[in-house]
Amino acid sequence: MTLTELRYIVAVAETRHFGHAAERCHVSQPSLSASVKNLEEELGVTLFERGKRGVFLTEAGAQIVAQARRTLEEAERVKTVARQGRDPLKGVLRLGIIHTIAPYLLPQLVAALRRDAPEMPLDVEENTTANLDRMLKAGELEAVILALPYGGPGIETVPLYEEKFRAVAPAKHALARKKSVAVEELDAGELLLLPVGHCFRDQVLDACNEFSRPPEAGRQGNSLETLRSMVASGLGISVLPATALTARHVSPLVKSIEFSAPCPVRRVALASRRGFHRPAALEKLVGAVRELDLPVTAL
Amino acid sequence: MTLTELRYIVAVAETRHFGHAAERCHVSQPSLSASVKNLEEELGVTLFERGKRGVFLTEAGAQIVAQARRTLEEAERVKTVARQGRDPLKGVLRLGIIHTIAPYLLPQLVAALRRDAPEMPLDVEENTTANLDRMLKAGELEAVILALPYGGPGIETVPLYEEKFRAVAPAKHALARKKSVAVEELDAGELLLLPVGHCFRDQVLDACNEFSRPPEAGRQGNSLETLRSMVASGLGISVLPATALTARHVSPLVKSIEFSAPCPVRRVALASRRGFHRPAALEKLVGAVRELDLPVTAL
DNA sequence: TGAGGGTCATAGGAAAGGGCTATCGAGCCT
DNA sequence: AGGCTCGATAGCCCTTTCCTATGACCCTCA
Repeated sequence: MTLTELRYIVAVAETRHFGHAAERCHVSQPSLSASVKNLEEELGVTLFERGKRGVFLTEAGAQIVAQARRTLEEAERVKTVARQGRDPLKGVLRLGIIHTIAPYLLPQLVAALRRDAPEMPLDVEENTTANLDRMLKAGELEAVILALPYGGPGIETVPLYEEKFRAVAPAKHALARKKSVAVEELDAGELLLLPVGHCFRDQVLDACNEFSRPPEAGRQGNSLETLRSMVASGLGISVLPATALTARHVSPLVKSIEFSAPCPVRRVALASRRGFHRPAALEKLVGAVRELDLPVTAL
Repeated sequence: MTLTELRYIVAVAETRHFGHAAERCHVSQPSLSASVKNLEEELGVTLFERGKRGVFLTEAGAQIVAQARRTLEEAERVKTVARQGRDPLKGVLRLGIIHTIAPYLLPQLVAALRRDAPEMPLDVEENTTANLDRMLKAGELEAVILALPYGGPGIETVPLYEEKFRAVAPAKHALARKKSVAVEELDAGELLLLPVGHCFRDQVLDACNEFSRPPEAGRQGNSLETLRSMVASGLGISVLPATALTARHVSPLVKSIEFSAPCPVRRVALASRRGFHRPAALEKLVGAVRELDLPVTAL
């Protein structure tokens, strides 16, 4: 049974004439006759009564033709769906973003994309690098925004921007009065960090590699905003990325102090699988990020 | 786009592996690859992302595969419908019967068929010979039970039975006391007939061809039962076929008198289009009629 | 009644589509 | 670097499908 055969029997049913049906289907009458007969034999049912008075649908034929119409309709919809899906800027883009970037990038990014690529909504997964890596490789995500270094076989990355880290301390803390601070000056005992698993935690520890041991338990917050609150409450000091310290995030209780050179930074990139089929979607995403008003250095 | 191609992409989507999908579809991997590629080109959409990490469905691919599944489902139903329609004794039989036969044949016929061919319900059209002829030739009916002579190009008839005509008169009418009557004895002025268009009217007039002119207006009834009532009311005499005069139709007010030889008769037949695709259904119908307990002579 | 026209089926050969085997090439892994 | 996995490509073959020509049948009309 083929879609062509189904088209043929629908045409015969509608024209009640093999010749006219053949014409409509742009084939010769013998071809159409043979196809119809072939289908009748495969189905084991006589679909049409061929009489000198004309062609009539049999009882079974009527039901089968009706079902054939439904089938052809669904088949047509395959093409319709394909047409709609042809535009790479159309259709959901499944994007992963790590916890320490998402809250500070997403609001502006979503707004920008809604303007530049209105038919490409984002399906955002906020998670840790390890989980996003797994999901990207498993095909559950099309792209991931995370901190470098990141890569591996089959993965392509596009650097987006580099952002500086800044120290944050309670307004009344001695540090708060300084204009800048060297990483070595930070007191490991006071430092508040994200839990294990967050790459930002490792980056901070890396930058301040003078800290021989991680801070004791109780000196952790589950998100950068939690850390900020903890600092505001005077529980200690911490380090945040610049994007978490824009005007919209300021608090009178927390002062941020820039690091003296060499200032620790992190590089943020967009990662995707090599050979991803919608490069245009990625380019749009990269372009949108680069045009955002962020306290970062473009790469 | 072919159903085979749709089957292939569904298999690839489910296995996420061209080789395994090919195995499932009982084709070689290159054949399947080529078909998938072919479909992708026809649709203008990349359905699968082929990476070394595996095969992933694209956004558009997911939608298209879902639609392909629906299409294949509908296609499967074509076969299901065909299976159900394969039995010639299954499915409605559209049967026409003339007005002067239907009321006396149908009740018993329907009962018999419900027993012998329970999956072949009758869709009965009661009408005049002229209308039934048109409907049969137009394919709106599969068979017609009517009085001979009937036929023509493309039409086949099977004689069913022959039934005698009988005169009917009010119980107090002089005729009612006779044991038999010759057609010539009937009084044309008293005779009640069906309206023009009923073949039975013509048959009665034919049999009693001594009547030079049809009876005047007002001496007509729209059905045999109306004629019987009119006779019962003493409005005149009439002629009815034997099947309208069985025990279940007797009335104390109406007497029926048989005709002396040569007794006028009508021959009832089953007509169908030559080449009708369900001869078994017709045979069943003929058999059922012949086994009925009717006051007729089988043919 | 016999010629003509209409309609679907059959026959035979050509073109194309789809299948197979063998092989390639890219990329991963050891 | 070499082996392995996996999808793509190449080249060939065969089945399927299509076309033209013709046949069979039957209705119609002179």
